[in-house]
Amino acid sequence: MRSAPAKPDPLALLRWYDRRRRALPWRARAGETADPYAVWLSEIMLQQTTVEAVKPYFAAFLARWPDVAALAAAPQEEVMKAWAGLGYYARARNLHACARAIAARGAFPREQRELLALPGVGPYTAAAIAAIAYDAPVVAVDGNVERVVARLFAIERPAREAKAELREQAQSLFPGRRAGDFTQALMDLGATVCTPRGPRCGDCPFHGACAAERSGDAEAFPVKPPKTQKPERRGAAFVLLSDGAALIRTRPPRGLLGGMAEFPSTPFRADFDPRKARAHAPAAAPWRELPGMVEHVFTHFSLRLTIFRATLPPPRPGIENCRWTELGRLEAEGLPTLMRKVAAHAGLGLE
DNA sequence: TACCCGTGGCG
DNA sequence: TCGCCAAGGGT
Repeated sequence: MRSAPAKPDPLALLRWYDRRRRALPWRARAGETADPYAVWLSEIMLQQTTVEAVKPYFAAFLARWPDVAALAAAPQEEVMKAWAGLGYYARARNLHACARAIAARGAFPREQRELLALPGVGPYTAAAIAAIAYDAPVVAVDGNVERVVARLFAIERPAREAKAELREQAQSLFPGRRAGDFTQALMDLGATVCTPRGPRCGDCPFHGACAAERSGDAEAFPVKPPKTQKPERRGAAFVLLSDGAALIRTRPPRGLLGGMAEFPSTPFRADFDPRKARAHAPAAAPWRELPGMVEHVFTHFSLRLTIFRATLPPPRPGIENCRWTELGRLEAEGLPTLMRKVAAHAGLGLE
C-alpha cells in the first residue's frame, strides 16, 4: 500500500519566501514594518494590474502625495489625471474618496471590518492591508492565491464558484505567525513559480505535496469557465481644432472611462449607424472623415472608432460642456489610452 | 448573482 | 497575430 501524500508545509513556504521574496517599492524590507499608506495605495493600484505597470504610477503618487492627508487635500481632477493610463478609473475615484474618509477619521483603520467599509476596498484588499500592515492573522486571497490553492487541493470547480472553499483552504494553511509575510509569500509563489502557464513545480516549496502536480497536469488548475465571445461595438469621435487648440470634454462621472477627458464622441454601441454619426458632432464645422479606424479592446467589448476632424478659423467659439486645450498641453490632460489613440490617428502626436 | 469596468505584455 | 491574463470592487 502506498503512503499517504505529504501535506503542504506552510513553514516551508516561509523559508522559501525568506530566500526568494521579490523586492518591490511598496514592500517593507525584511524585518521592517510596512507603511499602511503605501500598502493601501499599492494594493488599489495592483487590482487587476501588473506589477510593472504599477511601479511608475506608485512612484509618482508617492512623490506627489507622500501621505494620506496630502492625497485627501488634492483636487479629485488631479488624481484622475495622475491615474490616466492605468485603467479601471473607478479605482482613482474611490481612492480619492477613501483618502478623504481616512483623513477625516484621522488614521487608517486596523480592523478588517472597518477597512472593508472603505470605498474601493473589498475582501481581498481589506485582508491584504490587515495582514501586511498590521500583521492580522488573515490570508488575503487574490488571483495568485486562488491558483496556488486550487492546485494544492486540485479543486475541480472554477474559481468563480469556489471562492468560499478557496478562502477556507487558504486560511487553513496559515501557520499562526508572520501573517504579512505569509500572504505575500503565497502571492510571490503564484507570480513566480506557480504561474498560470508553465508552472515550475520542481522549484516549489510544496513540491510533492500538491494534488495538481500529482495529477500530472498542474496547469489544468484552476479550472477555467467556458470562454464567451467578446462583442464588437462601434462609434465615432470628433477632433475639432482651432488656433492651436483641440476641443475636449469630460465624460460622465460613472461608467466607461468615467470622469476622464475625451474628444467629443458618440455613444459606443453594437448597432451604431455611421450615417448618423455627424449628428453627434459638437459643433458645425467642415468635418472630414479620416481614413482608417481606431481600434481598442476593453474588458467586455472591442471597439472600432471612426474619426472625424475639422478646423475652425479663430476666434475659437465657446461650446457647451467642452473646453479648448492647447495642443502642447494635451499630454497634461490625462487622456485615457483610447483617446490617446484618437489623438495619434488625427495627427496630434501622443504616440 | 451576473455584469460592468482598462491596459499592456506575453507566448 | 491574438487570446489570455494581472495583487478585484461596485452595483
